[in-house]
Amino acid sequence: MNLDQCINFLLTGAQHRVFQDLKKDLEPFDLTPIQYGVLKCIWQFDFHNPKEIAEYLGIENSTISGILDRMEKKDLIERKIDRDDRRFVYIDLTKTGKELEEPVSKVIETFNEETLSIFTKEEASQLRDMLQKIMRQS
Amino acid sequence: MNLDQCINFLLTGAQHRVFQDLKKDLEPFDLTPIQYGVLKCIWQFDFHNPKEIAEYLGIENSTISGILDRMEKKDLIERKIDRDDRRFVYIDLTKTGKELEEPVSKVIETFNEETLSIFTKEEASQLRDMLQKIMRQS
DNA sequence: TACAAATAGTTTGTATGCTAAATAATTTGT
DNA sequence: ACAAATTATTTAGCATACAAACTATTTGTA
Repeated sequence: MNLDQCINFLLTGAQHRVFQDLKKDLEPFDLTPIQYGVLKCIWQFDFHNPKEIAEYLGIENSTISGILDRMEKKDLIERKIDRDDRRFVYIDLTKTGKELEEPVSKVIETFNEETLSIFTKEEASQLRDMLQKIMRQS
Repeated sequence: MNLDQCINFLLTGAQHRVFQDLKKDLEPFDLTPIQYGVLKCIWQFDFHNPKEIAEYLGIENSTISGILDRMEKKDLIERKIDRDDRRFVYIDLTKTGKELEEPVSKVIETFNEETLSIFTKEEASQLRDMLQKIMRQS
């Protein structure tokens, strides 16, 4: 099997390409793609604890700890203790973290449009469905 | 735009999923997916210098240096100096590096079949085309 | 020919991400 | 009351990835 037929090679290449583009688009906000993912989990789902966010993003607990460290240093979030169950960390947005929602959402919108502009609406929709199917593969 | 509609989120998630599976499949050979990619570039294309391989794999020169270091330590490759132009490194397979081709190719074949078994042949082909299109986007 | 520019590759510093193991704090279940 | 489970962090080691700075070498040009 040729390398350009290997699904891991293709997914890794496409992901890498798109990731680097998004990284550049988010640079003006001093945000990395994964840090955007964390913020978006709070903006969209109102998630407030590390485990919930890590699960949704598909990364490990030990990985999210470091990401949250860097986000706390940049004053995007604050870590508090959950009043109801003191084992839980409660992640709160700072003013900065809240204010980024509007401008960053616009950038994400444009980034998606541009990235998928090489496809028809139907193709783009098929692609999303297939990627979701792979993600959820048992 | 919802997170699960964002092309970076979807590609990252699907790539991560597939990458972890391949990583496990390659563990018996003490190979990582990217190290397989380097070997495959030599097996399939007879590439012999770092820049050529890095370009095909879509990674930076500075990244491939470290990967080649680890592959050299594991006795998969040797780095020599190109006699014609001493700026070039000439990468040679060791006996081990050559002998891996057959068994590893079989594992890759099976891995691809399993990963894409959730799709019809046509869907799989469409997916590959779309991912290639994204990779090559200018 | 001398020297600037280009090229190939490496090194350094920062970020991300994994696994595994150890730790701490807290809550749950018996 | 106390063992077990849960949440989160920390540590250590490894691999990947980038940009920027650097070394060595070759090429192009004045």
